[in-house]
Amino acid sequence: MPELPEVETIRRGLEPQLVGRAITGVRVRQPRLRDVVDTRALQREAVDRAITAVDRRAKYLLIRLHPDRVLIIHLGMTGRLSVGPPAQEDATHDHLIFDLSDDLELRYNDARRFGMCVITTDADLSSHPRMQHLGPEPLLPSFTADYLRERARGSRRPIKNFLMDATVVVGVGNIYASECLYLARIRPTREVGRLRPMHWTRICDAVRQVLQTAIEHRGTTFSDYVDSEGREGDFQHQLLVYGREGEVCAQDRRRIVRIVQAGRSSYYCPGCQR
DNA sequence: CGGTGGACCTGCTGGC
DNA sequence: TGCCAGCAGGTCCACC
Repeated sequence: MPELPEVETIRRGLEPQLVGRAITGVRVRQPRLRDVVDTRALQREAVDRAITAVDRRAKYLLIRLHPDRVLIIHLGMTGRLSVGPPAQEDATHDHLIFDLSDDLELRYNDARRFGMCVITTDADLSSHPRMQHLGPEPLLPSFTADYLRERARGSRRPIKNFLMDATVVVGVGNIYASECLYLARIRPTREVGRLRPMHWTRICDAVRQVLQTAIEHRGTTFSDYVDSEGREGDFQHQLLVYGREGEVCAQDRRRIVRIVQAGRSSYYCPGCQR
């Protein structure tokens, strides 16, 4: 489900709901997510701690606990988090329930169970196996055209696969990869080692612009994404190519095509994108 | 060795 | 109506 704009939207919703409250209990209904959830560790290290911050790194939410613990949550494709008064009954696919002070609870629901939840410490966060190989945040200054060009040197990978590689840049998933390349006017199949500096400038700018605008629209609800308050995103109305196979491109009236790369759908305009 | 395909899961849609 | 194939926003890892 969520790419960077959706996770950031969820983070912004969770922050005022969680910071200053304490985790008072944990219930694990289904530990078998992508990795098996360590119920004992959560009970031992999360319970009776105050939440001090809600951060994001790539598509991971980082819930900081006093004084030095970090709850790492990934939503996979279909994960949802919600905060509210205790539910009357558990819903299908409610896997984790964190009791909070002020008679609230945080629920993690995930139909496909591709998500994860693990607890670690501040000191171990950056060396955590899921964190240590991550590339730069696309909305921070270390993400530049020169950096991309350097990473691409000598590689024959298609640009679409390159942009979705989290060791290159984090947060760009399947929807936004197609949108970015449309904006940059570059075909998803182009080999990265053959792109020129002007292409990298366009790609870098497009990634920034698409993700920033999508955050402003509170993410994309293509089928079932909702934020922590249950609200859908708006950015699906701004999508220019994703999911629009056979429709006419607004720029040049040619039909948008769908191809499959690395097992995922890519959409592009054969007229605008070269 | 870089890079891809399949695997992990469930649910929904569209065609027959 | 029912069944089945194909598809879905992520990530890891065996294998080419």
